[in-house]
Amino acid sequence: MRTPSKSKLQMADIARLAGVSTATVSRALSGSKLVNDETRKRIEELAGSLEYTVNIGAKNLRSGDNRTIAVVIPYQSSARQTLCDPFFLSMIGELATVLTENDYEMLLSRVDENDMPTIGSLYTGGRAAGIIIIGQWHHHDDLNALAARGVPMVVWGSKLEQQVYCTVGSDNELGGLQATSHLIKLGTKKILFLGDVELPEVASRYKGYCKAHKKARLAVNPQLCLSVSFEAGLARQSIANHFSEEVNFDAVFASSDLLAVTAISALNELGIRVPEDIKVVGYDDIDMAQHYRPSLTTIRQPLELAGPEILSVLERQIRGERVVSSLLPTSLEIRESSGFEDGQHAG
Amino acid sequence: MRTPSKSKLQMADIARLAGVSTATVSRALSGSKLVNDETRKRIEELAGSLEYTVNIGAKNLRSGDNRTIAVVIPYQSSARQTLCDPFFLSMIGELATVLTENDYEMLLSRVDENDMPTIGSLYTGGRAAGIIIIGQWHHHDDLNALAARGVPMVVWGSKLEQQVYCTVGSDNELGGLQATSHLIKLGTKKILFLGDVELPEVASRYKGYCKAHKKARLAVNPQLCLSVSFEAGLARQSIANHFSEEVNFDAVFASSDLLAVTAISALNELGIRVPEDIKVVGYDDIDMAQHYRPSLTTIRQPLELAGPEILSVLERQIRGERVVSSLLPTSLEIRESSGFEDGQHAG
DNA sequence: CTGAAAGCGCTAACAC
DNA sequence: GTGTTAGCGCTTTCAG
Repeated sequence: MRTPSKSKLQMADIARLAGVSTATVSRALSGSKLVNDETRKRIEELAGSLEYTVNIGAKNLRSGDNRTIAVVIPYQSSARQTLCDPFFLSMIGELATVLTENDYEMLLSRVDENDMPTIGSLYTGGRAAGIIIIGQWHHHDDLNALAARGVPMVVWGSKLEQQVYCTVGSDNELGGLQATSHLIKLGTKKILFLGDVELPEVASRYKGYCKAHKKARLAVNPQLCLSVSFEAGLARQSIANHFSEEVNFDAVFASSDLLAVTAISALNELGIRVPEDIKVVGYDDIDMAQHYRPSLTTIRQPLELAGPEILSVLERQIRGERVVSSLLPTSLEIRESSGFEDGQHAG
Repeated sequence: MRTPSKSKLQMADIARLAGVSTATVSRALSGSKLVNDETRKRIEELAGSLEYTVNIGAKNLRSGDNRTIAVVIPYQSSARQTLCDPFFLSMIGELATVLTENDYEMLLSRVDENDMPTIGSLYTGGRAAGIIIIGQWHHHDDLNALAARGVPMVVWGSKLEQQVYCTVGSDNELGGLQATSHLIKLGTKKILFLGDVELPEVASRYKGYCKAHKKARLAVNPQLCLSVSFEAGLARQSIANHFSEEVNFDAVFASSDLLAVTAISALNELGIRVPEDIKVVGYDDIDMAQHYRPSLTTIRQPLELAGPEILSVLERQIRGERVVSSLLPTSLEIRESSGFEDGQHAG
């Protein structure tokens, strides 16, 4: 795949045209002070008009610098799902913005969950200065191994015990507490928790759910925890099955907005109204949450804080500093699905 | 930002440890046939256990190969909006999947629209083998200039007259025709078109809108074309203003689902019901379209075809072949917002 | 201030 | 089969 067209312009060409050496061109173009202003100007104009750009690969190789950050999105090969959760998609958009603004390039990789152990090669192979992993899923051990090898990395997820790697995430336990307390205050007693508690982030949300019960001196009924996949397709069936059996709850706390929406659809199909019959709270505050009918009461994860924080932590790690995991605040966005008529947030 | 930690393993280390030359290591690791099976095995095991990976930058530099594709998302610096349109977000996810599956790396760049002329440097600077640009917006001239310079590139958008560059896009005119014909068949006579007709893709959709009128021997009323920005925030105000003045239409064809949703909210706030009072058809078939209430009748763009087609066209271009722009079929997804009760597609 | 020369980590002729 | 050698395009000492 060698470039078939006319071979590209290189520094030597500019040097010849400007009547100087490549060293001078290099200096001029990298803003070094050790170049005569006139010479610099001539070179800059030449490079500009000829649309010459330095070869970044060669530059990196020689200088040892690297301003590329790899963003990894694990996926299950079994499901071969295309990336669909809007929250993760938004996260990618946010990261793209933040990295660009800070003069980094973003390498986006979807990797099969079975290949997780290999992603360190993005760093060891010199491809990227550091790695951002979106979602920790079931990869706790892989991630620990990676970190132990000294790969600069940040994981979007929950802080766990015995964790070598570093996470940035919203305070899932707080979020779970906020959501559940809100429902309890509204007078509901039997709150169904929806989500795959095998996932660390979801487990934390469930922990918050339990905490809220304790605070209100309510017992937690383990039967009210329905473990469904994060993936909407599979979840739908599972939810529908459960609901049709016996509706022994008066509220739902779903661990993602996608799940909340799926639940509401399933309920509606059974002739159950939200929020009149059953109140629902979601999680994430994706764009759809405001637009959906009923609009979704949900726990907002501060996406606009996440990008800068992730980068900041990663940068410190690249510099070799010791870093600690970071927790972002969540907030309750009250909308219609928990009983409010007004779509404005009031939380 | 030279790597602060222990310097990374390189090919020479593996060579020394295996008692061979770097050339042999290189051959063994790149699957060349010219190497003894035993030697290869020894080298592979060594590399595996030491977690060595070849430095891709150096490899590219030397071999002239490059399997990185740049994906560019233009944005308006004025708005400093974070990437929000779900359709583009999904497109990124789709591209990430397709590129990964084909063993490419994906470099994601958000670029300020003023910097569009500079994106060619991704190619000329050796950063990427080709460029995918998502959305042509107002950049027709910039894109033409880029293509004229011989940069391998594909633009997701509409085919225009006097176009040097190559596009892949859905058949916007057909989509506009399908949407409008559907509404006409339903008996509506005054269909408001919503969208920024300055944008090529939207212009094509409007062209289809006009064509549908012609087919049905209806006159096109230019007053029924409300030019609103693609961006939801700005659009909302504009739509609300228009609607409150005088509702002189009985249907809306919005050039994106986001716009459709915005329009429905605005109508609802005025006490106008969809689809009872006014029927609405959107465009894109984003995920939300099914979940929204009322669910959105919309024109589906075949995202799952887009990724492979874009890559295929780009690859041919990288190989130096001549390519033609490509048009993907659209389809009508009939749902509640145009008057159906049932969420199933019947298009 | 500028140039000559060495080499970043790797691959590809060319020898043997 | 394998080693030797020469660079890919650039930056950076080190002399001047």
